[in-house]
Amino acid sequence: MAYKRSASLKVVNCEAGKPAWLDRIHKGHCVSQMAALPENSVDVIFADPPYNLQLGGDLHRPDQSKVDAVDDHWDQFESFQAYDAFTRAWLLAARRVLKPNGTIWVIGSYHNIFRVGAMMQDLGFWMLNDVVWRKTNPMPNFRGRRFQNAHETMIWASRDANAKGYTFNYDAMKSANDDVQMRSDWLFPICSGGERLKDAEGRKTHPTQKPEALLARVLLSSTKPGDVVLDPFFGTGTTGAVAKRLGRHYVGIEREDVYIEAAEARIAAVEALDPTVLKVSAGKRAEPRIPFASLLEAGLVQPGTELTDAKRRWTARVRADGTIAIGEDAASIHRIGAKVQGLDACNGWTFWHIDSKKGLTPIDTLRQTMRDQMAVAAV
Amino acid sequence: MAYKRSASLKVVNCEAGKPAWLDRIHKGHCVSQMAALPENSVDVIFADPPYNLQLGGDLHRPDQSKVDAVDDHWDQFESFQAYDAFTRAWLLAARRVLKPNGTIWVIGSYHNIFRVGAMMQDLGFWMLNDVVWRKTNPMPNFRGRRFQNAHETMIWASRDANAKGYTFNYDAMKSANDDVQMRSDWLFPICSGGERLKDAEGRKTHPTQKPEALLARVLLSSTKPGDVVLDPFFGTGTTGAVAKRLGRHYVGIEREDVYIEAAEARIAAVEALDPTVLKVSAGKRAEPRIPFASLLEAGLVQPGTELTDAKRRWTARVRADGTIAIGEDAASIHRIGAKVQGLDACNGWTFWHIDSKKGLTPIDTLRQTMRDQMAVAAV
DNA sequence: CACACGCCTGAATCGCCCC
DNA sequence: CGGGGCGATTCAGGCGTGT
Repeated sequence: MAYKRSASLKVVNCEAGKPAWLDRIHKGHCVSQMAALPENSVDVIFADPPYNLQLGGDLHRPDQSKVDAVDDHWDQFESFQAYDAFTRAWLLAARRVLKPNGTIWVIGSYHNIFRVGAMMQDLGFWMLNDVVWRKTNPMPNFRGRRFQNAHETMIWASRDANAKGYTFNYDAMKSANDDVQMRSDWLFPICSGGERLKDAEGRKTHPTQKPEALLARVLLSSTKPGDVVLDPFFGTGTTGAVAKRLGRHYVGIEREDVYIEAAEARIAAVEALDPTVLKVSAGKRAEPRIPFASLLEAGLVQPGTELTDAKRRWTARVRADGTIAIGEDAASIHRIGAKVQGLDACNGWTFWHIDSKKGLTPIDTLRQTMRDQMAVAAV
Repeated sequence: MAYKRSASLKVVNCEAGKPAWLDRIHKGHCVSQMAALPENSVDVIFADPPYNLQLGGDLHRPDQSKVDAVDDHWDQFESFQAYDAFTRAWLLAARRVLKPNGTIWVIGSYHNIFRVGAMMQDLGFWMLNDVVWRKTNPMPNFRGRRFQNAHETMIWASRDANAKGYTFNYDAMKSANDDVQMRSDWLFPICSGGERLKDAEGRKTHPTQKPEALLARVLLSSTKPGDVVLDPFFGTGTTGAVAKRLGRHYVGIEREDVYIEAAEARIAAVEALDPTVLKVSAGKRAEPRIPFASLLEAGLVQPGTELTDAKRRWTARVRADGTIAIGEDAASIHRIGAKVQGLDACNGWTFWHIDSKKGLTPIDTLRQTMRDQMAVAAV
């Protein structure tokens, strides 16, 4: 029998008509626990499934310290096939409990998100957006063999292809984003500091705790106060804590007792905000970093151009890859600037100039030009 | 018969030994045209496949398999299957022409990239990064029902799981990015203005022309000058134009005459950059190896010299055979450095110092002196 | 008490060459 | 082809300690 949303459910403080499965953590496997919930009963699902990382040996930092990798048993799968079967099972169970106008968020990395996304499409979910979480402080690539893996991907999808009535708080998102549409790339720090749950010995309670700011934007964009939010991989309960704070109901599913206990204590300490103050604020972003290579890519500087310092003591030649060279000696604008002066450091942006009929122009001027162009383009 | 790379292929201006299929556009379907190329012949593939799911009748339709779940939507399943079959076919053909150490880039949006990525994993490609192209000036979401779709996703993968020798110009990327690692999120404007190809009536020639800046970073990061770059969905030839400008060879495949003509005219107008500005910035990895014993042979270090670490916690004595010893314990500068610290590994060049009136000097500076002497001697 | 300095850490599919 | 040695490789930020 399907659970019908009652009016009382919308009122957070009315406990009388509230189902027993609401605002609590269900211990067990996500598939069986979701199967025990009434169908068509959940407004939004946020899922942070295992990423199926396939790590080789140990990885050490340049200072020889060992990287604390995610090697937990729950992230181990025998094959892509096994992972696909698991993904299919929990997505089907999730789809059953979702209301017809419900939506689902799934977060992942390049290890798993493509398989999850394809499976979602196969099962009939309809993609609304893929949203990129850009990390302000990602872990570096220690061996210098790849780009720094600086983001994770979230898929936001509706239950059905032609769903029209799903919740998207367009105006709230726009207002929160300096009155321009909220984009599909979000910038947040990773979860650390006081927000990160730790045990008595100071070790992190959960290896992949997500930042509350990320969950807050998810819930503020796609739920209304009083909505029911389900997280089938609850972990230490970030989804529940944010949902409670924002006046939404939560349903958590988790297998590990350690995580459940930590989540319950955490959520109990959360105070729900007064509905009238549930507004998002967004600070001014810092000036975007412009790689010197971008000036070449934008055509503001040509490969082969000669750069010189303000007193024309040294000249260097711009190379196509964004380095500059004096003779065979090539490096960044900063390194070469430091080297010719015999210093440890140098701001290449202000040190190097381009010679033209109008005299010497610091390349920093070109950087500002580029920023202006980007700002105009963004409007 | 596999095509073997000849020495002449590496020299851009030497046309004599160049295969007939290089630096030109092949008209036809990507699968059949790739099948006509020699295997193991391409260093990098950049692919911008179509993502509309309503493909023409030229697609091979696989045998219909039984749908076993009530939740599967047959109509979607059918079109997704057709798209998957097409994706599988061109990825297999691409994999055949790729060299063992080759890499592939595929760009797409949330409509298709998840299916493509999952298929790539199924076929044995190994993901190195997913890279997000953040658009400075994306199209707005006119209906206000979703987030502004402000990015596209690129997958960068090696041909095989354990490929170690693929090209990644780490130092060039880092130098070009203010001396910090290049991240997996790149910011570029969409292709517009003078760069955008248009016909006589001012209509854009191709609906999805990619910006040259994007291709430039792709090629500068993952290819060397003289490498062969294949684009099986050539369109108006952005890949070819950038490859030619950067001194790389290109191979284009395209079905439509209109695009081929536009691309040929476009590439003909491109001037290749001077090879001296195309040199790839290399870090210490490319420096010639200097055995520690060479410093003794050159007289830069005397047997019996005492070495110490930066904090003078340990001292070791240099022996005539190039080992260093603490008491009876003798081994390489690296092994002894690791041993005293209780670590598995240690870079002895930066760990050990020589004490003099001017203070502690790392032996790495002596190595650099030696390299400089060798460079002078070589001229 | 303010500031400088150094240590620690985060979802990681993280060598290359020679014998 | 496997094993072993050389020696290259990190960004942002929180937090504790010392001056």
